[in-house]
Amino acid sequence: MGIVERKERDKQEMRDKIVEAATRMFLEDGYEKTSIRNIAEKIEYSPATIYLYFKDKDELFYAIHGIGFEMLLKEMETVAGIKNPIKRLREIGVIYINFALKNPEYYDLMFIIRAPMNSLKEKMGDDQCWKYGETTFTLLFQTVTECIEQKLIRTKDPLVASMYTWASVHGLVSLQIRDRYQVMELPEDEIKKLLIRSLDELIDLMKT
Amino acid sequence: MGIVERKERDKQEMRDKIVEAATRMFLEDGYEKTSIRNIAEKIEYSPATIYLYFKDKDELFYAIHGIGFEMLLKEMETVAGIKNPIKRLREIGVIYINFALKNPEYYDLMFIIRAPMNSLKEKMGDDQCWKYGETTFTLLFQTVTECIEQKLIRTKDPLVASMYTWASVHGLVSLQIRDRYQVMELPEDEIKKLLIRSLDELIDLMKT
DNA sequence: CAAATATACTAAACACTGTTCAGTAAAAAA
DNA sequence: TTTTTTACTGAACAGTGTTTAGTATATTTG
Repeated sequence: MGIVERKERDKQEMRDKIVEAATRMFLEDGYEKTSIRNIAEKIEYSPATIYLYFKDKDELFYAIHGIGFEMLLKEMETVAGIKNPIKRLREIGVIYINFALKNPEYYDLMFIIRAPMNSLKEKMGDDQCWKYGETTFTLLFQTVTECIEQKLIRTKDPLVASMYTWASVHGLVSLQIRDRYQVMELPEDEIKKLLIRSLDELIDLMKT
Repeated sequence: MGIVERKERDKQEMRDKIVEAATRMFLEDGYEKTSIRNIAEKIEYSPATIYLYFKDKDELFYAIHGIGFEMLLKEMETVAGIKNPIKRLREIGVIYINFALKNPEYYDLMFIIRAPMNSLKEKMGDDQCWKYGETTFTLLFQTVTECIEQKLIRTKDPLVASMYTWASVHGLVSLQIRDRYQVMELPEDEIKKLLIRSLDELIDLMKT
């Protein structure tokens, strides 16, 4: 009987409807200003309905953070063709920085805001890990490993090198997203140029 | 007449009382859970009273963020004696990382949470800049400049080098504070060791 | 087909949040 | 002593996330 399947489809459609509305509002007004009540109003349902599809606000935003990772990973795919791993590494960095600058709200949710990680912690136990983070990190880790194998970078430990590479680009963009470069008293476009210049310097330093 | 002076003292005492209570609660329960109402209750005043001393919650937390910077700067002072600027640079990094790990709530407020920067933006115009950030950044900038003068590091531009140095350590600790190293599936003490190892690698890469 | 059950949904409440404002009591100045 | 200023608050406004009891509707069962 197709009824149970149709119901499942309906359920999924409703879930998508919620996520879609939430995402649109989140991208326009940010995390804090996107309330369950507002989302409910937008899709013309009661706030309580959202809780039939998501355990809490954190879980809803875990779903949205997943969309962000799918976007980032899609952009990352374009580097697969680059044979030279250190050039690929640099390109991963450029894509990462540009993603953050073009989608600051998504970036915030993926790497700064606590909400999605809170949701993840509860899911843990049933073998679940942070699949999105894992996929992205693996991409970096493998590229770094190739660099080491081909003796293109000075660091020997791929974990340490992956860590400081990720941390460096994350630091560069997150200080911008959370407004800390005010200290440098430079116009925004000037800052953005410095981000890529910093990345290039770092990659240069890493080279053997 | 000393009345006006006594009143000013009283006013300052009350301000301190609020900041102190807020700080204690903030360090225990974090930013989100520290509410104006809770603070008011702790000091046995009405919530409205707090608004006679601070424009809003952001301004109150700007004051607390200042305390954090004073703590950090005090710890930074200890490096002044290190003659070799690159050793000093490394020590600045170590202090920065350890400060973040030992005072994650303060660090969060100083470099991640939006609140204090929101308050700062409103203060701008009356020549005010982010004095705390500026003092800290200047310390780093001058050390980097010395490194360049003595040809101890490879990067020529002190602004770029300061930027990626700061960003790197910030990235390292902020990914920890905001729980993103879950992806590496390592115990916390293992992660903390990797932070310092990453810093050491980075400093090594920078050396001529 | 009628009765029983399961599903999808919501109104209303709970317990909070930051913030404002009219009103009050006490202190200081006139 | 009267007036004015200061310090403070009760209560309200407009929100927040979340839970629960209750209600229609759809589906399944006898």
